Amino acid sequence: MTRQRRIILDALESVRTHPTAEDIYRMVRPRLQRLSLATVYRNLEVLCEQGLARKIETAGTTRRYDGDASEHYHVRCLGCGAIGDVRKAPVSVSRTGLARATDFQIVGHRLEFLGYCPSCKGRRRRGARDAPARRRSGGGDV
Amino acid sequence: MTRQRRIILDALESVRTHPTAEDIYRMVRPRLQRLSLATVYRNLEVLCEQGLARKIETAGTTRRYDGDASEHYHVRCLGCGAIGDVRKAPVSVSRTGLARATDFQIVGHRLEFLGYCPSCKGRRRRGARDAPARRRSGGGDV
DNA sequence: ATTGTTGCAAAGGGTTTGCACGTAA
DNA sequence: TTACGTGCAAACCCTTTGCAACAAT
Repeated sequence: MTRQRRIILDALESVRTHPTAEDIYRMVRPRLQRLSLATVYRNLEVLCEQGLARKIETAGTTRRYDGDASEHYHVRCLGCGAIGDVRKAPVSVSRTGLARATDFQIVGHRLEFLGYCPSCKGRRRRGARDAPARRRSGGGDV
Repeated sequence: MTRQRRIILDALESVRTHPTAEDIYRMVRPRLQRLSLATVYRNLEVLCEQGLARKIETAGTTRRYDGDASEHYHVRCLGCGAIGDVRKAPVSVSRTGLARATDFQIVGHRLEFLGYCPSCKGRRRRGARDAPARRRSGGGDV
């Protein structure tokens, strides 16, 4: 556990914004002026392997990381790309139904919600059009 | 509807393998020797806009396309990266529960299953270790 | 004729890697 | 000490874009 690793983990755990590697790089830069982005990536990888962090790979967007490694789902804002937490999501999947619907052996699933964050929600209510997506298009896929 | 576009759509509809843009490029190359990969991407984009195809953006992997535009879920093989169809998945999500679990306004969700395809399933049963993932790592995310 | 499409090549972005140096255990 | 972690820069992969030539209506 190097100085860099500890500081990166601290930064990640100190926010609830699900930052990208770049975000974290900028967050810790003041404390580690000689830091390289590659080191951020490598350490995030290690921290995920150790179960101290989680990758959030929402399709078609830049990868984000979560310092809260507990079980929960995420919701992505279609307005601004922000990621929010969804705790205790009321989702049920029938195992036996699944076995009938595919010849794959299912061992898990990934679920991501799409919606609007509180601030984009307000903006929509007031009639403005969507803010441009912060990263990539993100639209139109299944 | 250009020659290229028609041939690309034909190719996509002729398989159930959920090919990548590169896959399609290779499939149609014999009929269109002067084709450029950029044209494949551009046409797939248009076909998706027209509702004749769908993008499958499973997190952390190369994008794949589906010539079957009807509603269905997908399952990704953790052994080889293959994508299978899951029809009439027995999944239910409670809207009111969701409203309690997050302050985002939820408008949809994306669900992807993870598992093993028939051939990797067999390989596992016979005790072999996993084949290396065909593209990227794909492991460890939420 | 007019608008949209192609091929090419180059740019783009996020992420990963090779290597020599440095540092935690 | 000795394996492991670092910084830097370059490589990578997939996808998108600028542009001039071209084909569809």
